[in-house]
Amino acid sequence: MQIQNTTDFSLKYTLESGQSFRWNRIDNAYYGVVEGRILKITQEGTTLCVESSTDEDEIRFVSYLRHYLDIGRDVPKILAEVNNDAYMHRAIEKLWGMRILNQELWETLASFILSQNNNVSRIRGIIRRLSERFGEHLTLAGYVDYSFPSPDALATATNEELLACGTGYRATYLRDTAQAVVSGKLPLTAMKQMPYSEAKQELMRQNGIGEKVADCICLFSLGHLAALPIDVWIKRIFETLYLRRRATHREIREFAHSYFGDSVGYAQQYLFHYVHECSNWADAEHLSLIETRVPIAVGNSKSTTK
DNA sequence: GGTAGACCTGGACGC
DNA sequence: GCGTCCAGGTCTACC
Repeated sequence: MQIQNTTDFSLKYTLESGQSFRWNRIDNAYYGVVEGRILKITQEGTTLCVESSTDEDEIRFVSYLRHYLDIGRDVPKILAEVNNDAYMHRAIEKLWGMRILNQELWETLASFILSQNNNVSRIRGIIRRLSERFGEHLTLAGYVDYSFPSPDALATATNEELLACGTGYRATYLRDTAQAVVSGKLPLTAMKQMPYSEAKQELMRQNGIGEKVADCICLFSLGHLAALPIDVWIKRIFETLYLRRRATHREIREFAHSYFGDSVGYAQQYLFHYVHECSNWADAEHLSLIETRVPIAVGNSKSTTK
């Protein structure tokens, strides 16, 4: 199956920028588990070639994938709005085509609870073990993986079973949240219709979900581009590059919203991934870029990267 | 409203 | 092989 005309889209940067923990690159192909099926995706120019482990209705499936990969959104317009200085300009040029995924809500919620006080390789390992233990066995042309466990499965798991998967002290948070979803105390379906601030407050009522995790869920699943997940890296980036002093989360949030506007979530994703790709992200040459405004639009000269 | 300490564990590092 | 240190977000107690 193919998705044509995916202009201004990079599969590599979209799937390797730390928003999802389920994708593996093997040669030029990306294998991942998305809502109960394995997908294999490759990009050739502006065409995506997709294989699924389940039978799919082509029209509905392509529409679903375009939403999941955020292909339908006018991202160049958003990037033009946040392209406020030469530093951001450089990040946008380097990572041109990176999109923010629209991931399934329960999996995103559970995954980012596990992400707290944790690094990406460990999070991936924990999710892999939980899926092996509580999910369904899936295969696609010899590639084996497991579906993400349902709320029911995790709500009835014992503490020992969750600890054996490496969850650590997050086991209690995970099981309590799964039970809240099963009982309807945490209303996932209704949350999809809520405005950003209401959804965030609803999430933060749950024990184990703080401001950062709630913002990750709002940004990477609910499509709220005003969400700004402030982790240690985003704090470091704004303190070092923009504010040039120590700052509280509230100060960073206020500055970022006034500087980048309503699509600050896209701005933070480009900054976050750029500094992880670029070891000298805070040297003198980079710091000097912040003061330089960039009135020119970016990305018009190249429609894709890969 | 802000800060310090505890929580948990894989990986890096030094011996 | 062993011990130590570091990274990371939330909660609780305290100021």
